[in-house]
Amino acid sequence: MPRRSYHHGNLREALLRGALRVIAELGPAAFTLREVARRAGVSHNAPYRHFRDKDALLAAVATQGFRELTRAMRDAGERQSKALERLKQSGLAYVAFAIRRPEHFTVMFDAPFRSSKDPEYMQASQEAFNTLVNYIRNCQDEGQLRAGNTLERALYAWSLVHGIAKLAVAGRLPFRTKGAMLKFAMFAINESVSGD
Amino acid sequence: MPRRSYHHGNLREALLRGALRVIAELGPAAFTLREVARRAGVSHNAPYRHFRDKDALLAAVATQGFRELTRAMRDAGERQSKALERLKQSGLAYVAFAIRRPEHFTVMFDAPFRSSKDPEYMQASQEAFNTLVNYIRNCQDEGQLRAGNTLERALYAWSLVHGIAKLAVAGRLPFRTKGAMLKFAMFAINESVSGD
DNA sequence: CCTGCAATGTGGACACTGACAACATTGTAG
DNA sequence: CTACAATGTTGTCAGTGTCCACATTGCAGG
Repeated sequence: MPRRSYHHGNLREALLRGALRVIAELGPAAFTLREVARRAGVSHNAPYRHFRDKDALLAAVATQGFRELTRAMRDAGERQSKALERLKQSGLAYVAFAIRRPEHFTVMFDAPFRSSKDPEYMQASQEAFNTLVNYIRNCQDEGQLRAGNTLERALYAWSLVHGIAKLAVAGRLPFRTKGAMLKFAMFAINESVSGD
Repeated sequence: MPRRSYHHGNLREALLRGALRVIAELGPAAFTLREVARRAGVSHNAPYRHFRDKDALLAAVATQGFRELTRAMRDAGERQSKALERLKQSGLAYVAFAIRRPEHFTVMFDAPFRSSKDPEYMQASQEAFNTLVNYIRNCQDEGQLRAGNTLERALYAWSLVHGIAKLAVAGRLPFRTKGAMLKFAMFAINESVSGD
């Protein structure tokens, strides 16, 4: 990784990484295009060659986050054999992702940007949700979850893990360790399917 | 409401109201102290006589929001006679509040400010949670909910309604009307206690 | 009824930000 | 090798949060 002369070489990636670090250190509110540029050792205007504006950078960070989340959920699910276990573990992975990458998670869901227009962002987030829907459907097909409106069931499951994740990231769950939070998440997930 | 001469008369209230309107119209990111001051018809520095800084104003808005939320939950609960119904309706009121006052809800939970140090804010949010805990405990006492770790149960219930509320406010629930969202919320709440 | 002071509001200033435009440097396709 | 597109830089502008000094006003104690 030699010192750059004029062209950075891989500025786009560096900006994405830098954005995450800034958000992690100073919080999403203190996130600044100029600060990110500074850390990449580049002038305050260089980022505009790679992102239309501040929101576009944040949208890119969020998109990347959704892809990671989807991967984490699938990895966790595929490690199980029973349909219901797949669903549970993938839900747990959702919470674990939020705890492991709070900056990403924050940007993904309540970033201060109006990203709904970015097609990549929309697609990436849709894919994460689809993963969940599939696990639910599999459970219903195998009779491990009451049949019925699959979408409604999926939204229910999503709401639960999302709520846990949000509260955890916001520091509102009275647990000190990540392990304790995940243990609670497992309790809640089990509880939520105990009626079926 | 006469035109003010020099002193506004009730600037503090006007600023709080104005802040909500700005957030509702432009989004929480576009919220600006100067814009709020402009709308109140005062100079850009007048707000500093009532709030230490921008974060303090937002914290005040959030505090006010938590008080309203607490009231809404209690009102909804007290309208019921059975303990389990009280719990359910107060959960529904949580979601309804978020849908009715998305600006408030946003500021309360993921405002771009570090408000954890404001004692009034902390107390107001704690009180909202206590309301929920009490309803849970009553259900357990009357045997309408499995006994056990009350705090854990309360966090579970909170996570669920919080997740629904967040997703609804973020526009991620595929329902077009508020009524449809609340109907889904009721479904989820019922589902969540169906195992007990 | 004064009068002086604390509360409240104003104007100016400064460093910082996002964004635009004009210009500089460089890799690379032909 | 050479033009050109991609990438990076400097300069600039309006808008922002916050500090300071100053202006206006309500009100309490004489």
